[in-house]
Amino acid sequence: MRLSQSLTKPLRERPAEADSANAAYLIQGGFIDQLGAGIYNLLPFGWRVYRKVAQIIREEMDALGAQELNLAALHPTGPWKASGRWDDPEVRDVMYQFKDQRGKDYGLGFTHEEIAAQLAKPHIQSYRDLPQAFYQIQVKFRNEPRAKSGVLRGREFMMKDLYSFHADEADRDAYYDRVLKAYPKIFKRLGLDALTVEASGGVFTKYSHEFQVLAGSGEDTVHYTEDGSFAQNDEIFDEKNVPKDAKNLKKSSAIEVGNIFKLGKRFPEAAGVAFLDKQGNRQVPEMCSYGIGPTRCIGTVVETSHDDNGIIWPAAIAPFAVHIVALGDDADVTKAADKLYADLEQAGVEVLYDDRDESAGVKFNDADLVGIPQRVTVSKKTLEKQSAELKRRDGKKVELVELGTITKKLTS
RNA sequence: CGGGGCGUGGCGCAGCCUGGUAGCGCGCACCGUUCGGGUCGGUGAGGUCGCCAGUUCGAAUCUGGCCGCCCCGACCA
Repeated sequence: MRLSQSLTKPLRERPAEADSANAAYLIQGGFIDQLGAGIYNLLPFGWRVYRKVAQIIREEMDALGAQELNLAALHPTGPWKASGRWDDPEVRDVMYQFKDQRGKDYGLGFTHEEIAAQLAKPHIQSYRDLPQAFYQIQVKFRNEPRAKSGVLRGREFMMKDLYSFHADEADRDAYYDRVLKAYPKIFKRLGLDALTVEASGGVFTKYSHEFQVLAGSGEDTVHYTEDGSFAQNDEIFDEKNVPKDAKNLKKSSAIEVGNIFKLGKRFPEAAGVAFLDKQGNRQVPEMCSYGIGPTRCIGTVVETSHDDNGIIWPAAIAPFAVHIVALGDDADVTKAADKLYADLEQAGVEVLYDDRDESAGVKFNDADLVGIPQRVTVSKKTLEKQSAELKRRDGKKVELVELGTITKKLTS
């Protein structure tokens, strides 16, 4: 992508309404923009990051044997009335509910247990149909009393939600444990160091785990030990819970990037999901749900990976791999930078090419702000040595590399 | 939902108290200049001052209502 042709260019000034690092840098860098309170457009750069996050999650879900699908976001009341949640005050608090022009009630999905269970009903008739696991990565709506912290708490946001159905508790627990172990790996791939934390189940159930990233800007409080043997959300924390041999108990604010729940039979029962076991007995399956907030993950990465100049993207989710900075209007520089851009693209590298007529200072500052892992500077100075200068966003060292070997170096 | 703040060219702001018909910086267009960490100079385009009503000879400015955004609290994937 030539920056000169990009829909968005980095903003000179930091947005005034930004209350957090993620909002400030994501808006200034042109990744997102705000449409309303807690409502953000994902712009081309932001969407690139989002797609990488989603793809990593997708790969890990597929590895768990889950099938991807897409559930409707606009919900008629049927499934919600069946579960009793349509009129649940706690649900009403967060679910957008409204009437259409003909007076019919609808809701916007903030979670999909009801829909997933109803969908499963005709497909789960026999123990042979179990277990089942399916997921989606999709928009969710929550009428937050108070949206804040940029993309960390929005009214519309992306969510991966996985639902699983099992013939018995043993199978349920085995699968739950697989997911429990898979989640930290997912977050690691996203560049997040997430703690597995015991938590209360909120509106769902007593049994749940959360995945928390320690960060000053987090809204949750977790108690944990350095070795990771103990971690609990403040909601359920009690000194008596702490094992005697636990050392260095700490307390920190944290951002919840995922959570998983054992739901029991409640939703399948409400939806009328049932199967015949080997003995021919009619049974209701066990259900679990497992969430990750991709957009919140993006915000969390920015919260935990930035400096005073801007974002420092982990390579796995960076919008581009390489940022070419061409300095000056010298024809040779333009020619060399153009060629480098073409060669890298040819090699399949995602490149942002700053070909604008801007000063060196502006370009370097913008490169720092946008946070692409590798910066390649081409200038008259570097061309004297038939070279370009390489600098990593997360480092200080600069390295001169011969033009002919750069593509190889950046693709190896 | 309670308390507080704010709404003025694309962005960031001043003007409002004490009414007289809108200004600054950035950005944008053009000319020249400069070319390794937010160059410099010049010319220019761009605004029914959130919306509605009221007071007044006259409202960005005063009054009322509404809408929207931000912060604190309650709440919280």
